[in-house]
Amino acid sequence: MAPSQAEPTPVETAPATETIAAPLLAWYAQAGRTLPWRDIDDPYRIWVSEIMLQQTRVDTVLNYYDRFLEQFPTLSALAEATEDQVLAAWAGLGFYRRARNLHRAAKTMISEHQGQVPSDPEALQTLPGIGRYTVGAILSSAHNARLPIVDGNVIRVLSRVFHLAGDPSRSAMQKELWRLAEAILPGDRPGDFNQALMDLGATVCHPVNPRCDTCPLQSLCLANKLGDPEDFPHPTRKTKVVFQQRAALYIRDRDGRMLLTRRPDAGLLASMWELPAVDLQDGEDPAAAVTTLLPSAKRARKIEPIGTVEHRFSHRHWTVHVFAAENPVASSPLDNDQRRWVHPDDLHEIGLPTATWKAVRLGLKLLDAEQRPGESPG
DNA sequence: AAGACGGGGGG
DNA sequence: CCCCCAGTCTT
Repeated sequence: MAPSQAEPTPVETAPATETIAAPLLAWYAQAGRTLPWRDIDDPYRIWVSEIMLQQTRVDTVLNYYDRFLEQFPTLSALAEATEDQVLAAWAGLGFYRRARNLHRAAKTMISEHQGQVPSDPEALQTLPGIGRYTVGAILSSAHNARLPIVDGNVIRVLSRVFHLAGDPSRSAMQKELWRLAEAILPGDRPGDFNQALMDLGATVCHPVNPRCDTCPLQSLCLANKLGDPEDFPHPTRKTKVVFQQRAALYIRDRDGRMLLTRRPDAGLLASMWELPAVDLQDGEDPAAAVTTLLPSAKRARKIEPIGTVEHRFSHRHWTVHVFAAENPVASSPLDNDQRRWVHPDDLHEIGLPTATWKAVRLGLKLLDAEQRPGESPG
């Protein structure tokens, strides 16, 4: 019913929390996405999906999820795998600590939680890599527990629907978001509701150009009423990017194997394999620095630059000067935990982070170029 | 409270 | 090139 003309224009008021669920669930029933971790009840598989999805888009996860579960079909299988196997399966997904935490948590679930993903929220959140969001996501999805979730999608939807001007990085705003996420959660089907909220954020309530015309919450959304949805949420501050020059060595033995070294077990790309490399000081000559990477102090004949690769992390930008060399040593023994010689055909067993792949590809291209001439067929 | 931690898709 | 994502943990 339209307000009387005589009355003053009412100040827009926030929608009642209980008005959200019905239209959202109705929309979800016909517009929700079909995903491999939907409509399943195996907490293990749901857990794996939620860890992969942390700060990672659905489309990216889809390239890993089935393969990972094929390799580690059960909680026991994951717990019994080696950390290197898990890291190899994770290679390219990023945030590698997720993989190590996943593996560690699996072992703990086997040893201290009767071989199950705990269904108790407090117990679950004790495990490494599982915070409040992931607890809510796993348990609401696997057991229909009435637990809220607040992720990037929910922050966007709620800050718009309720016109919340606060900075989501501040604890006061966080508290308000969790309070609202809990308040709008229906007693019935909280699992579907949480999934619906995220689908809405991902497919309709976009950061820019939100599709308000198709949104099931349009009529009650304050930002839509006031015409400023793109002003929400409060913009996040961006971290400053550090630029780093590096020199890397693609050294090949007589069997065509390349030397790989393992990164430190903490920090960036922890425990992942890469070509031997050094960080360069400002203005340092890469060609000079790279000679320190040779496995033998013997004269290195023929070190040649084969190109440069760029790799951008969220907070760091690498420029890697790649050099190629032949192993001055007759054979290439000495595989151990920190360095190993690997044939190109065996790289899949290790799993390389993307930054390493870019450098390795230069070396492989070199190999191709040497063989392609075909002037010496036999 | 702020920063570390990967990578990729889209404007 | 910039933004930012189905976050968690550390300092």
